Parts: sequence; structure tokens; C-alpha cells
Amino acid sequence: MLGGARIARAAVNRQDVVRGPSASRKLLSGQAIASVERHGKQLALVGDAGGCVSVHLGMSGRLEVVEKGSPAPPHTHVVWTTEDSRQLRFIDPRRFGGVWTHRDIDDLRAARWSRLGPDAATITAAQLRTACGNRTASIKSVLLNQHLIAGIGNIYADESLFGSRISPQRPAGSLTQPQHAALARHVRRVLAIAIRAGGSTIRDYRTPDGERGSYTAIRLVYGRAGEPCPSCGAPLASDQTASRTTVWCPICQQ
DNA sequence: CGTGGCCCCTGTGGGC
DNA sequence: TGCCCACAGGGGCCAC
Repeated sequence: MLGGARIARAAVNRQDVVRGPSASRKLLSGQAIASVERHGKQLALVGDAGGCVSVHLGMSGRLEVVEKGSPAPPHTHVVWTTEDSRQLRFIDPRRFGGVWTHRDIDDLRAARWSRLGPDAATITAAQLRTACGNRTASIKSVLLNQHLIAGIGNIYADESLFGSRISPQRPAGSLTQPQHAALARHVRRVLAIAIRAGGSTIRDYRTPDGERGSYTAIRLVYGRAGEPCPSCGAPLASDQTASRTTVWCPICQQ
């Protein structure tokens, strides 16, 4: 979408949303986007002169690519204007997300990505077993812990656990080998389907093209507490596990 | 070290 | 109708 475009200038409307070395705060001005990288939930724009900017959307953040001149929505914190008259905008009402500057992509990998677990979109059974270790914490909390596995959020944790028929409260260290395999497979599958669907629009999330994510329509348990389990018909249960709303089937997920 | 709880922030929807 | 409060898709930090 932006590959190859050259950044004419970057404007920061809220300084505290941008973190990292101030020497890199030109934010790729003058550079063409050589590549766009991702690890877990973090994105990185890499410039053709070696510069690097990473973006995390947090809970309410989004990136949009629009024609220059289209009215900027509230909470537009950073705007990159390209030489071909488009704008990339970082918009984030709650500001749980942010933009980080780095000397280069190696610096980003060393400083931040090295502390993240393996990418969830390609997680293997062996990687999942390593993440679980002998932990007594719930499997749900392990799925949400980006230091252990990178890229799973609350919705997709619940959907993956339901597909695997594993209780969210189950101590992570107690999973069996077949369960590691099943859960890894469902995590990959749920994320692949969600990405193809453009993500989940619960309230106001939009894709960079302004479209609503359609995964919400095909989710099986998230946001459906009290509704019948799609598999057995028993009412879906809900509680707070790992400080997050969690929905599961108490019959199917033991 | 592992774990769980609290807090950051703003917008929205439901209940009264 | 309108107001207020609980809650929300994430994750850093702190105390234990």
C-alpha cells in the first residue's frame, strides 16, 4: 500500500506519543519506504536510508492511508505525507499505542523484538510448549503474554482456546502434547482467518482502507457470554481471567 | 523469577 | 431524554 512511497515530511501533533532517540525523530522524512516488517502486534516501517519507525496500535489505535487533504479525525497524533500526495496517519484516542523511533531495524530487533516471544501467526507446537513451560499461570495468560508468544489478543485467545477445547483457566504447564499441537494449530488458523477478514470491529476499529473488520461476524465465543455454545448448546460462561474478560464453554473446554 | 492486580486514557452503550 | 457509570480489543509496573 505504501511500499516505495517517499515520505516528504512527518508531523507530530502529540509529542508524548513518540518515543525513542530524538536523533531519529525525523521519522523517515526524505526516505522512501523500503519495507514494512511485523513481529506480533508491532509494525515497522524501514526507510531506504536505513531509518526505522515502529508502530504499536494498542487498543484503540489505527493507521489509515488517505489522500492528502482529507479531514483529519480527532486524536490524529502523527501524520506522514508522501511525495505522491497521500498521508499515513496514526490515530489513537486512548493512547495505549505509540510510535517508536530507532536508528535502524537491527536496533529495533535488539531493543524490543528480542524481548517478544515467537510470532503467533506461525507458532509451532514446540514453541507453544516452551512458552507454557511448567507455569502454574493460566493458559489464557500465557497466550496474552507478548514476552512468551507475540501477536495474540483477547478475542483470538478465547477463540483459539474454544477451537482447541481447552479451558482458559487451565494451568499452562499442565497441557498435554496433543493439546500443544491443537492449540498451536488453532492459534494459526484463527489469526489467518481474522487477518483475511480484516480483523474485528467491536466498536470503531477500521482497517487502513476505512473498512470494518468482519471477523466479529464469525467469532464463536468472544462477546457471546450466555449464548448457547456453538458446539454443545450449553450457555457460554464468562469471567475475568488474566484481568481480561474471558468467554468459554464450561462443557466443551475442560 | 512468576504471578496477579492496578493503572494508564477516552469513548460508548446500557441502565436508571 | 439525559446523565452517569461500568466497561472496552493492551500492556507496563509494582508488590508479594
